Amino acid sequence: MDLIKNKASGASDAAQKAPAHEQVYRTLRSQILFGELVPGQPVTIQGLTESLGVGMTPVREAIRRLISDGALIFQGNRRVSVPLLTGADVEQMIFARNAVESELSRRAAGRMTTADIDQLEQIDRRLDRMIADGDVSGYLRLNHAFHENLYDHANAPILKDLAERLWLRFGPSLRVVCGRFGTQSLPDRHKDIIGALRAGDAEKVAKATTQDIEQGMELMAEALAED
Amino acid sequence: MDLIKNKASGASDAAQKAPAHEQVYRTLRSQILFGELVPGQPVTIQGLTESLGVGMTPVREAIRRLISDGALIFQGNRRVSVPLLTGADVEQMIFARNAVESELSRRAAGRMTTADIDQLEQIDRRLDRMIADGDVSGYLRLNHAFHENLYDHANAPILKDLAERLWLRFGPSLRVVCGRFGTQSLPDRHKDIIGALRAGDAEKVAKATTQDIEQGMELMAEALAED
DNA sequence: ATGGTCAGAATATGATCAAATTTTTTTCTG
DNA sequence: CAGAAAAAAATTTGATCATATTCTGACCAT
Repeated sequence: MDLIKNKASGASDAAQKAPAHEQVYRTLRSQILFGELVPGQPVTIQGLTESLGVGMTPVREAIRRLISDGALIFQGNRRVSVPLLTGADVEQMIFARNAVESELSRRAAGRMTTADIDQLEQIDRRLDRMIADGDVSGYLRLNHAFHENLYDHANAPILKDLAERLWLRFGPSLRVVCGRFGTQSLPDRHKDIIGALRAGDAEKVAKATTQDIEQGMELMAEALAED
Repeated sequence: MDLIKNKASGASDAAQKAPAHEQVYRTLRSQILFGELVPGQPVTIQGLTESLGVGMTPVREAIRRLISDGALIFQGNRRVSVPLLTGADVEQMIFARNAVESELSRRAAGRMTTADIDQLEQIDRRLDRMIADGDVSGYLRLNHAFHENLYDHANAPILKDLAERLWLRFGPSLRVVCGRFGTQSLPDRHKDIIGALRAGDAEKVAKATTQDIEQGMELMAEALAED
C-alpha cells in the first residue's frame, strides 16, 4: 500500500506535502496508539519498507522517533519491538498520567467555551455508540480523540506532549485489554468531566479525569497480572 | 574529529560496539544537555556529517531522536534548531518537573543506603568546587549527575525518562542563565536533600527537590523575561 | 515590487558491508 | 544406529554510505 503518489490528484493537494519519513511516522504512531500492533511483536525495517512502499531511510527515521517516544523499544541487539508492559510500568504511568493529565484538564476547564464543550460532548456521544457496538478500534480512536480535544484547550503544549508520549506507551496493551474484556466493561468518566466543565468547576474536572485514568489503568494492570 | 575507528585498539573494545547513530545521538545529547549549543542556533545535517566524520544517515537518525525528545525543534520548513524557550514553556516545565522529580526523590529516599547517600554527597562536594571555581560547564555536568544519581535509585525508569526529557529541553537555556548570572548565585538545595535523605524523611526530600527545581527555574524565567 | 534562476541544503533510494539469527551439517556419545 | 550437542553455512536483518532527486530561500533582472 503506497502512502505517497498523490501526484495525479488535482483536487486534494493539501496533505501531499509531508515528507515520507513524516508519513511513515504518523502511520506507525497511529497503529501503535490504536493497538494495531501487538505487544512483543517485532518491528523490522525491511518489512516496513516493503509494506509501506518507501525506502529504508524514512522508515529508519520514523522508528528512531518512535523509540524516543517510548512507543517502540530497542532490544539491546539490533531488534526493535512493541513494548510489553510490566506491573511496575503501569504503576508509574498511573502516577504520571494523573499528574500531567489532571493538570491539563484543570487548565482546559478555565478556557473552554460552551461551544467547545458541546463539541467535546459530541465526541463522547460517538464514543458511546462505539462502546454499544463493541467496536474496539472505534472506541480507542474516539477515547483518544476525547482526551486530545480536551487537552488541546489547555494551551500547554509541553504537558500535552508528555501526556501523548504516555499514551503511546500503553496503546498496544490497552488494545489487548479491550480485546479481552470487551467494550462493555470500559470505564467512562467522560460524563462527569463534561458535567464539571459546564459547571465551571476546574477541580472537579481534574478529579473526574483522575478517576477516568485510574479506572482504565487498573483494568490494564489486572489484565497484565493474569498472564 | 572521528567518533568511530577504534578498530586497531586491542585494549579498549568495551565502548566500540555502539553504532554510529547511537554515538552521534549521545554526543549531541551531551552538547545540548550541557549547553554547548546556543538556543536558536540552527543545526544542519551536512554540518554535523563533516564535524563528526560520519555519513548523513546516522546524523539524520540522531537528529530525529532529539526532535522527538524536544531537545531540538523542527521549524516547519526543513530547518532544525536548538529551541528558544518562552515564559509559558518554563512555567509548564516547572509544573512537570515538580510533579515528576519530587516523586522520583520521594521514591529514591525509601531505597537509598547510607553508602548511596555518601556517594551522592561526594558528587555534591565536587559540584561545590565547580561553583567556587566559576566553572559553568562543570556545574552543569555535576548538577545533572547529582539529580541523575538520585533519580536512578527511584527504580522508576518511565518517570526518570520523563524527567530526562525535560532536562533536555531546558539545557541550552540554563547554560545561558549561568553565563549571565555566574555560578555564585546558583541555587543549591542539595544539602537539604542530603540531610533529609539521611534523616529518612521522604517527604522532606521531595520538598527540598521541589525548592531546588523552583529556584533554578525561576532564575531561568527571569533571565528569559529580560530579553 | 514581481518573477525567474540558482546555489545549497534536505530528502530518498539502492548498493554494500557487517552482524545476528536460523538452518543445516557434522560430530560425538550412549 | 539414534539423538543430542557443536560447528558451519546460509539467510535474514541492520548499518552505513554515495548518489540522485526535490525543495527552499536568496539573489538578480526586469
